[in-house]
Order: sequence, then C-alpha cells, then structure tokens
Amino acid sequence: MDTAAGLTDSTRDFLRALASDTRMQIVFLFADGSSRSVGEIATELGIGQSTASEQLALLRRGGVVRADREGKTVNYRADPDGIRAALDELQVRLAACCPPGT
Amino acid sequence: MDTAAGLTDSTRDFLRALASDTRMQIVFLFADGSSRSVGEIATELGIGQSTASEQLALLRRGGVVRADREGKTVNYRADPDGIRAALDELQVRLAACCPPGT
DNA sequence: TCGTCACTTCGGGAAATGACGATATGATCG
DNA sequence: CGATCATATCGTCATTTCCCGAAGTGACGA
Repeated sequence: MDTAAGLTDSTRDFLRALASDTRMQIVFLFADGSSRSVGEIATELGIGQSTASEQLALLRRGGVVRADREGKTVNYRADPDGIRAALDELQVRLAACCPPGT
Repeated sequence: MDTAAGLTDSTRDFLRALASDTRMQIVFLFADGSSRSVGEIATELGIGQSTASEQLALLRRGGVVRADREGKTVNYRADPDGIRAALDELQVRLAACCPPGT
C-alpha cells in the first residue's frame, strides 16, 4: 500500500489528479456541491468531450470526484470522503515537518 | 494571484511539486525535521547531483522546502510555513465540496 | 431489434517533464 | 590570484502528459 515514499498510492493519485490546470478547473465546478454530466463539463470548459471524460477518470482515480450513471448520462460530483481522506493523510504525514505551535 | 481555477499560484506549485515520486522521496527525507545538502540527497536517493538540485528547486518553488547556504554547501530542510499554508488553503478551498458533519 | 445518444477507449501528435552528463557559478583556502 | 569543492544551470534525450478526432460500448425508446 505504501510506495517508496511515505504516502499511500491513493493519496499520490490524489496529488497527481490535482496537479493539472484543466482538472483543477473541473474540480472547482463542483465546489458548490453541484453535479454535472461529462458533456456539460466539456462545454463549460471548452474542451473536447473525450478529454473531459479522460480527465474525469483521473480525478476519479484520485478520489476527488464520484460518478453515478443516471440513464444514458454519467453525473460527476465531488467526493467528500475521498478528498477528506487524502487531505487528512497529507496533514498527518507532512505534520512531522511542521511544528505544532504557531 | 488567482488562476483560472480557484487556487493561488503558490498552492498550485505546491501540488505540482508533490506530484512526483522523486520529489516525494526527497520530502520524506526531511520528515523528521532534519536537513541535508544537495549531494547527500543525491547519494541517498541514488540520483544525479544535477537532478537533485533541479528537483529541490521545484520543491522550493512550491514552498515545500527551504534552503540556506552554509559555506560551500546548501542545506535543504522542510518548510513548515509553506507546507501549512498550502494545506490550509486546500482545506479551505476544497471544504466547500465536503459536508462538515461526519 | 435498430437507431440514437452519452460516454469511454483507442491512436496519434504536440508539449511538458524527468533524468543525465557537461559546463558555469559561487565560496573557501593556500 | 588559482585551485578546489559544492551547487546551479545548460543541452539533450526518453518518457509522460494533454488534447484531439475516430471508433467502440452501454443504455434507453421506437
């Protein structure tokens, strides 16, 4: 579960997922808790539909978003559990570097 | 200060800095609060000296590590302020996605 | 079943990244 | 100053990432 470094694979996927302008833009579309279809996201960001699908898959792998199919369309939204888990781990694993006071 | 997405440039640099196996390995060398020279890091990780220097520069840009010259050598160590600032911003900006309860 | 709509996966080209060795810069000592 | 040691920067190449259009897959509705 741990890699050579001290983070779980899932948290490393989380970091990699967020390390992209396009994907970060996608994430902030969901910042208000809303959900969107793949096509809507592609349109809003002005990117190709396949691109949106691929980037969403990466975000999903990183635990940043969740998907649920609703008929023909797939709705994506933020994944609070995944986000919190990753942020918590970062906090804990990097806390060693960070003196608690001030 | 803000980019197209909702994070500051410095936090985006932080995310990009951590989205690399080699750089993450470097970070965890500092997890106990210790400091090391560029050459020591290169040796410990088995990477080239120039590579270590370049990756450390990226970590520095991301606010993950700090450098201070001591004679001929440059000692790197974790940058608690930078790390905390980035983690705090992530927490705040992504918190909108995350219901507070449970 | 057939057609359509939404999405995913595939193939490929352009750009960014990561690593290296070689070279340049900066600091210290004789 | 000149030599030397540690680091930084440069030039280069292999790999990966990002984005696209085309083709494949899955879910309705007629």
